[in-house]
Amino acid sequence: MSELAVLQPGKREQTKLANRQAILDAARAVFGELGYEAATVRDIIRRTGLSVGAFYNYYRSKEEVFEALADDGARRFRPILQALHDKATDFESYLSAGVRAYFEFIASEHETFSRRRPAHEVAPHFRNTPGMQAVFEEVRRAFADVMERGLAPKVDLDYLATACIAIAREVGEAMLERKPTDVEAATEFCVRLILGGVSAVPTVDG
Amino acid sequence: MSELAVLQPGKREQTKLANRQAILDAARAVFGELGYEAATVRDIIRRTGLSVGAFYNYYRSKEEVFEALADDGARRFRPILQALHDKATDFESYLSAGVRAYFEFIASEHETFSRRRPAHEVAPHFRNTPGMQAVFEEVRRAFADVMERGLAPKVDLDYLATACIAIAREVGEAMLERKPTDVEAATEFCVRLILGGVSAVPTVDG
Amino acid sequence: MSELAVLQPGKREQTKLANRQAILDAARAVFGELGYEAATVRDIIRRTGLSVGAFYNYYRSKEEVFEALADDGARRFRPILQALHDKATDFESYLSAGVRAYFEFIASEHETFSRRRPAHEVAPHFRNTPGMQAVFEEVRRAFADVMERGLAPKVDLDYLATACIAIAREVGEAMLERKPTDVEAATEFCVRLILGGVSAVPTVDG
Amino acid sequence: MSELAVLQPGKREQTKLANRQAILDAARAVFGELGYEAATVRDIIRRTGLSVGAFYNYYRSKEEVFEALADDGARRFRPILQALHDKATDFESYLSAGVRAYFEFIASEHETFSRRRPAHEVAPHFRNTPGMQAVFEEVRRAFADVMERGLAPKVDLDYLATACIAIAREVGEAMLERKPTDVEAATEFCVRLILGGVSAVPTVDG
DNA sequence: AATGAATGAGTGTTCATTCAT
DNA sequence: CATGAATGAACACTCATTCAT
Repeated sequence: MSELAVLQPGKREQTKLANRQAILDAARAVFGELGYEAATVRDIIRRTGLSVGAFYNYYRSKEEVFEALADDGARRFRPILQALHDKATDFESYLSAGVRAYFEFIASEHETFSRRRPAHEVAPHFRNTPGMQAVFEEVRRAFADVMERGLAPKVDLDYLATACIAIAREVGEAMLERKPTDVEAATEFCVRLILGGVSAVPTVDG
Repeated sequence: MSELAVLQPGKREQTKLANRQAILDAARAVFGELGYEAATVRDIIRRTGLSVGAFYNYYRSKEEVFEALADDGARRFRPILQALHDKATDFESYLSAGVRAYFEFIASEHETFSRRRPAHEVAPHFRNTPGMQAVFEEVRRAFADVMERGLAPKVDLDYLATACIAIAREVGEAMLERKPTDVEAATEFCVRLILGGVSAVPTVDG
Repeated sequence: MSELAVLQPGKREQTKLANRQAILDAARAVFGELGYEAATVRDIIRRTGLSVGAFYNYYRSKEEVFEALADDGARRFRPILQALHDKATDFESYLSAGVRAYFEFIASEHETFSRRRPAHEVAPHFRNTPGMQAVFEEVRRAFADVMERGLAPKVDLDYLATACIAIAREVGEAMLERKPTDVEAATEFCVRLILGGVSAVPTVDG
Repeated sequence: MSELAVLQPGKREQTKLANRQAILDAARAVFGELGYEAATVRDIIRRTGLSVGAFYNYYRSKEEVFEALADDGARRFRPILQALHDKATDFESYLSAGVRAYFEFIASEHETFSRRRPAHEVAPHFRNTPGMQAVFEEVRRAFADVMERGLAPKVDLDYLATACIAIAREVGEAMLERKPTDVEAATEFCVRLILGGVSAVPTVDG
């Protein structure tokens, strides 16, 4: 309306951003509780106080908000991992820092992911989402690099990355079910398990 | 009609059994591809060439086939694990046999589980199904028993069982994506990883 | 099979008749409990121990058995009414005998008609069935005849027959809900009501 | 937009009300023609030109419209009866006014209730609906009160109320089938019938 | 005839998405 | 941009009826 609107952030822009974020947060909670299929767009917007129409102003579809959510998770986690990777000097400290970071990350998001889920639906976490694929790639690259630098024995990279992610994911989930949440203990368990395992696993090529 | 009629099961009975199995197989495939929620009863029966009505002659609901499927998987796998458990003398041989059995089991079921899946859906496997819960319990009991007998160090049982199942599940899936499927190599990898890990993991209580 | 089968009633013919009647009885019970729409063919045959197929050997459709039922009721009640009509000398004795006959009839069929019914379904009785239409016509003719003979004042015949049938039907139903069933009292009530009413109602034509 | 906007209900609100009423009217017609069970939600909305979805925007279920319909009928008729009851000084004038009110009521609703009906289905009127139960109770209470005040002989209250309602209902229906509809004649007939009947009916207790 | 598995149109209901206001 | 009523394809499931045995 006023020509100032374009020059400063403006209430309008701020609300838009806030709404977009509110929908994302609500979606995370709802998908977490109900799973993708069972969750309805109405479930999501009900938590935001917005209207169905508004939802479609910000996201083109239910699917799009799901993907945005996945990306959101990855976008927040990847830099952490990246930073750890850059300053890693040995495999153990890298692994330890990475696992701890992941556990802290999911613990901080826990409340939006905890509630009961229909028996057939599996926790959606970020599994198989584009965002998580990126994290997976990141982890694999880190492992490859670490092996390259001779900090770890050369093993089946694909299996190892797969196994490590599986361990972190599931033990992380088990951790969240215990009260109180003990990130340190879970990290210790995983890191030891992986390190011990890595040194025992058969090496490949030359 | 023929005097053999009394000796053989009867064509009718045979068709019924075949149809029941066909629906189960179709359901396994469809749930595998689409996930429980997204899969429709029509998707399932379309593969069998039967009618919607026939579906409900054999199973009372979509949910019931799903459970039958889960039970079917568990019913076939549990006895294997049980037998291994009964004759296990040391942790390594038990673990090795168990993992190998599991990998052979999923490899034999592979073709019905392979197709592409929408981004948000996770492979349903048997995860969270009543049948798989039973398998999980079985594995945990085996681990507990093995620790009790002093064959393995006393560690966090819940985390360990969780981690082992996670490893087997995900590495198993990765194994199925490689051609040719090498059960032996995957088993070797997992067993070493777990054994190495177990000996490195912190022990608990006394 | 044998040529004797045609000559004597034969087990075959007997069973056929018995089955036909069994289905009719079961249908009366089921329609009585559930109403026409809610009742399923399976509900009916379940009570007979026969198969769905057998049902369609005896009746062409669910609708046909319903009509047969109505006719069955009417077939049994009409002769009674007819006999009363033939020997009626005055309106009161005719009315009294007719109402009593009707109440005894429904009392004897009570057990198959009593159970709870979904709130929206109305008691099916024979209302509006072809058979009951015939009974209605019969009653109207009797009333017309009685008026013609000068045994009752000339009143609006259509309204009177309608009203009398309504009274008998609803008071009959109320009667069945009381324990013990007192046919005499209900008959007395209805006959007095109608007779008193008839003499007070405006006469028509000349 | 216009300064009148605040003064009038708003077009949106008006359409909503109109739609709600349209569905109710269509439902009355369809239930009237087909009966509750046979009527489908699609039958109802087809008459309104709305979509299936719209139906569920206004009513939560098929059952709910049915109840709304019953309540709607009762809500409109009960106050009339109540008013008559309050100012009734003798049984005859009360009865006469009540029957006339009922006949006028059904005559005014006639067009939505007239069409042909499958043989097995009975006109649903309001029979057995929660709303009509209330009307029934009201009538019974009125009769009880009138007897208490000594304005009518003490007779079997339950049978009398039952019979009167039956008469009004069925004669009312017969009335609607005649052209032209003559409320006065039908009222006269019923009132005389009932009054004459009541004075002839056996009295009870002391 | 008798059987009961097979059929598929039809039911009530949900929900992602659109669009007039 | 926000709103929420309207839309209609889609779903799980039922049931009268058919038909191979």
